[in-house]
Amino acid sequence: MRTIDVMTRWLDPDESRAWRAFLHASRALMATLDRELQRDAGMPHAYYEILVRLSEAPQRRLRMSELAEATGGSRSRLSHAVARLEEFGWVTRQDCPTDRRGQVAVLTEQGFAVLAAAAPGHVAGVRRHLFDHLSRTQVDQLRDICETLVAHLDPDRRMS
Amino acid sequence: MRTIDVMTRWLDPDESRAWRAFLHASRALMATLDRELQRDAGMPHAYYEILVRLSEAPQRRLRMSELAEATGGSRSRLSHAVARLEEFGWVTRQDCPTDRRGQVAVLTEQGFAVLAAAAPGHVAGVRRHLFDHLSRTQVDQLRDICETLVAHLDPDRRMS
DNA sequence: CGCATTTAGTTGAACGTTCAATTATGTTGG
DNA sequence: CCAACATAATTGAACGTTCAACTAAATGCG
Repeated sequence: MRTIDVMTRWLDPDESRAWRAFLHASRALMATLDRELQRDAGMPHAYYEILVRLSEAPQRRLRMSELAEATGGSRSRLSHAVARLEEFGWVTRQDCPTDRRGQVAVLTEQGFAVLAAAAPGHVAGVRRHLFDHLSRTQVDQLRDICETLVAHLDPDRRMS
Repeated sequence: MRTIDVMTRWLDPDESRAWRAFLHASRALMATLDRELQRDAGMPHAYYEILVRLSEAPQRRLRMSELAEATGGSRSRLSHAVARLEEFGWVTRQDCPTDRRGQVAVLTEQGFAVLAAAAPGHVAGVRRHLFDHLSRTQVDQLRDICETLVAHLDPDRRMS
């Protein structure tokens, strides 16, 4: 016990407070947006993000792998998610013309319509719960901090 | 469509970039810590937090409601989680002496030992993936931002 | 070429969370 | 007092994610 404690550099009070604030804020923010999106659009935030990425892609279509990468999830997760979105009629799957292993997820008209209907309310939520309470300076600070973290986290991710 | 779009104040490029960076960073950070904790301690981060809260409470015990509040989750979630932690032998439940509806979650010796064994590695992970890449100033900025968000999010939470 | 390895994607089981319903106890106003 | 209401906690089903195992096709190399 002592041998472990001596070697561990625990969080100092500033760090601890920052860490707990971050945990609390990010969890509460995500939970709130998730709840609102589920209530208003009948989908969780994760599915909303999939639809957004598809809607931004050329032809509103992406390879499963690229879509998984873009939304920061595993291929397995995406398979399940797209299967669900297909049930809803918001996405369809097609064979990839250049790689016979591949599949392409395509946003349907109905999927696009659902997204277009959901987006204004969701953006309003992001404003109401996030940007409305931060100064321009804080938004810049948050961006810098998060982009720094992403730069270090993503390489980690690749080698696991 | 036009009537909706005209009324919606979309995110400007700065906001959009900040929002996406935040989404990416918080998701990647949590996923990484979750994976590490699952691998090294056999529990998800959510359960780690429950054990932390219990370990900090007087007598290492808390009412279910207080514990749910402290960990920022629903009572239902906590019921399920504590049931699981009880299976592991890390927590036990006792009747509350002052309220016959109440239950008190108590951290067991074994639960405390598991937490003590997991903590150094987890703290190292939080350092490695978060604090190592931020300046003192950025840590302060992050704390300010998150505490501001919490202050506005928590009242929302209460009236839902 | 032919065989091993890598890559794309899926599948089912286990897990943790949410949601709505339920039980049981406490609290409050008439 | 007691009837309505509020609070504490649990339960089971539905859902989304993870994990490991798997199929199939592409790639690399001897």
